[in-house]
Amino acid sequence: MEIKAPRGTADILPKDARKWQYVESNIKGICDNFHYEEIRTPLFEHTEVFARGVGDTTDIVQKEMYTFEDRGGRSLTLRPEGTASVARAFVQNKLYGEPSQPVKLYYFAQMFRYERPQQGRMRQLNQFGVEVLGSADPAVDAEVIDLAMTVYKQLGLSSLKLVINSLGDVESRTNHRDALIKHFTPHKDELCKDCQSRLEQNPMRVLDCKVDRNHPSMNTAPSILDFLNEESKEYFEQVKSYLDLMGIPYEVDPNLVRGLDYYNHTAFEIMSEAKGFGAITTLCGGGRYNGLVEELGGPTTPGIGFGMGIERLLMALEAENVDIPLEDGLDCFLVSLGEGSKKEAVRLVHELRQHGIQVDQDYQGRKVKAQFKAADRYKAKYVLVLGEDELQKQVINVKEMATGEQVEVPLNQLINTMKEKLLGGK
RNA sequence: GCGGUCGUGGCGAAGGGGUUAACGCACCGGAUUGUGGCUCCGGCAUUCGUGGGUUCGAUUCCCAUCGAUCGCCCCA
Repeated sequence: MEIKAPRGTADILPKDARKWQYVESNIKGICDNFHYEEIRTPLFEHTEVFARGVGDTTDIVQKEMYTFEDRGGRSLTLRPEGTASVARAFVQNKLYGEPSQPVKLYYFAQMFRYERPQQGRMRQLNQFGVEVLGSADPAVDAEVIDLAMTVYKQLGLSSLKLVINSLGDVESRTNHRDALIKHFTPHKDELCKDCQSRLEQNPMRVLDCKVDRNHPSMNTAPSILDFLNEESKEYFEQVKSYLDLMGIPYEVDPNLVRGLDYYNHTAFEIMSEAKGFGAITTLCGGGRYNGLVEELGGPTTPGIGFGMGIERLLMALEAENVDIPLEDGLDCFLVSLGEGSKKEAVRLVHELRQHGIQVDQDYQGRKVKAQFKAADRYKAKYVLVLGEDELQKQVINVKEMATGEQVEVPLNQLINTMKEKLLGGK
């Protein structure tokens, strides 16, 4: 084997593609219920969209982007996440001027991140995401979380944990940041190398560190929740109360810090607790980003959304042994034998299909027995047998595979007979 | 970016420096001159991820490289 798919990419073969179709159509149905509309944005954007939107200090921008120059010398980047692109589209197309507000959007899209692949982490990954722009109602935060949880529940997952936190508004965050720097600086030398630089760039993320999680200074570190000003505190309380009203259980984790710079107020993550799921447990992550649209040149517009990994969703379904109902089975398989009947078979298959009947035939030059085997393998409901004898009499044998019963049908009545048989059962 | 494990037919998997690379599944053909699911018989890897080295000889040893996987960082 010479040519392989690039590292961190994968082919989705027919057997799996069916699962994807199932998951996607279910999710689309849920989006419809929640009254969200689809948006499709380009696969790549000007690098600036992500550098400004996602934030220069983030891992994504610093080391994970697929950035390239096109022939016109523009710096472009394959999208590493969905929110910045959607916000850009919102600004560019002036969706803030639409009469229906807020603008509630969803997308299915491939994302690209240059990372070391492992199970559940690909360089090209698929996300379902949702963004609501134009409302600062905490009920929207709750709705977005509800949507994500509904997707998982409706697909049959149960071992889930919803974790939420508030990062507060700009004022709360700034005060907390100062307090963190003051708290950790005396211990700086004892922290891991990553945390030493985090302390300068984004001190909140020190709290998230797994290496230093047992350092004594962690327990005594100032919590963001103590730094929320009245308004932020009230906002968070309302989000939680709406979740309570909907009966959605959650856990507040003051150390939950999302990796992207644009988040404020509500941040949340949904994790799988299924056994044997491995090290990667995050299925979905999101939060509020009230400054992002402005950052990208639009009017001050609040927003909230999440990204959900489809690969990880499928892994979770697997881990919880959820059955995915896959329709298979073929309506008809036409078995032909001999030169003359082969010609008539090609014509007949065409005609049956024109009438909306699902049918296939042999293209491997197989013997009759092997053609039947193939029909069996395809789980064909009916096998249509056409040989020289039948052709002579202008008939065709229709065999029902489940019962083994076979009837002779005049060729000119085949279409009607099959329509009757196939629709009669429904 | 760092560390561990691994890489043999379509799939699962044995082997271990020496003229024929087990076995199981799947597939194809025959027993059954035009009819599936059972049974029996036969066929199916000039080749052991790729490149180089050691050797009279390598799939087996060594190095590199690519890929998968697990963990770390981080995230979907």
